[in-house]
Amino acid sequence: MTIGALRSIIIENVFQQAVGLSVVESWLEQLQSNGYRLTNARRAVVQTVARSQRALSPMQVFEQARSRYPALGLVTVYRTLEKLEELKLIQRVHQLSGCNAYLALAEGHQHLIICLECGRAEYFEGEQMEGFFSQVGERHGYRVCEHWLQLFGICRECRTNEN
Amino acid sequence: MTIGALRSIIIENVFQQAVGLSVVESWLEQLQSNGYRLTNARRAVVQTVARSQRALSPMQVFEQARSRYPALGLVTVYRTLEKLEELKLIQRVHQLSGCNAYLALAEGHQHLIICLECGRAEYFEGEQMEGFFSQVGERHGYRVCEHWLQLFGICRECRTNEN
DNA sequence: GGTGATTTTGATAACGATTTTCATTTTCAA
DNA sequence: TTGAAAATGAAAATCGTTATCAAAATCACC
Repeated sequence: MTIGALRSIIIENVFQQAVGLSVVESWLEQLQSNGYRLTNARRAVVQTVARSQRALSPMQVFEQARSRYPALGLVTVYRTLEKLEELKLIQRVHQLSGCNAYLALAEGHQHLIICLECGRAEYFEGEQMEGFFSQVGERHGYRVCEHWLQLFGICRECRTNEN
Repeated sequence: MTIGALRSIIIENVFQQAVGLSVVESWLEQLQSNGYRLTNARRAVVQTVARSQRALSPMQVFEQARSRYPALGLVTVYRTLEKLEELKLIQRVHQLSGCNAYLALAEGHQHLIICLECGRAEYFEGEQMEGFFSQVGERHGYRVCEHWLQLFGICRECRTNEN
């Protein structure tokens, strides 16, 4: 287990103790409070995506969530991911290998480091980059309103498994 | 015209004077020297992509290149883009609105600033970021081997046209 | 310049991922 | 418990991209 993964688990636990909700319960509650109904299909998808440390494609979500709720249909996975993205609970992650994976969104805007082998993804903070970004924008005549910073590499676990 | 666009034109002119080739001619020559034949279809695609300051989708390339060579087929555009990418003359650009646009590749690895309105794209240098990137990697247990840094905004021309 | 092997082409069909349609089932407020 | 509304899964439709194939274009050789 990486330090980052461990930290994210600790943070989740602290959050759980403070609020009394797991991430899964929090997401389900947000779905409900936004007028969406709670169904077994949605519970299965939410449990899969919220607990995953990896960016998952709709098909991967489908396969994993079906083990919790076998009647699940792939279309419902697409529809649920759409709603979770709309509520800003997940985000689409772009990778060299494709752009259809989804990952739990962290608080605040952060940057990503992703494993090329297994898709494990972790957020990191970029210190005072915004200043540099709008400087670059000015220099080129752009008004910057969004930025992507992603690092790709091999995580410790994948390096260990390969040797 | 932005400073960046102006600069890239100046750089291209300097390159032309030094080497005696336009970008278009240089690309065509590289296609040929890699065993590919020169055809009217390829000339039309190369002229379109090499001269564009914007990231263009295969369909956009098709539409623009067809005005030069009306017999052109969309499939040939895909095939030509594939070869240009293989020769590292162009790169696929990922955007919020989609991930199927292609842009002339600049010398050396650089970062991109892209207009959300019109797709205009320019490269910029990121000073000593590599150090920070591998630091982040180490902290999270990753061996970093690739990075993406892209800024999105509205270019000067689009801001002017809107007001 | 002509010739012919080889590459390239465009039209068509095939493909895979995603979205739409629709009748049935499920949810949840009353 | 009931019923209106939402959500579901299966099937069909759609979209961008890729494979197939016979015809056309390229270019090394004469």
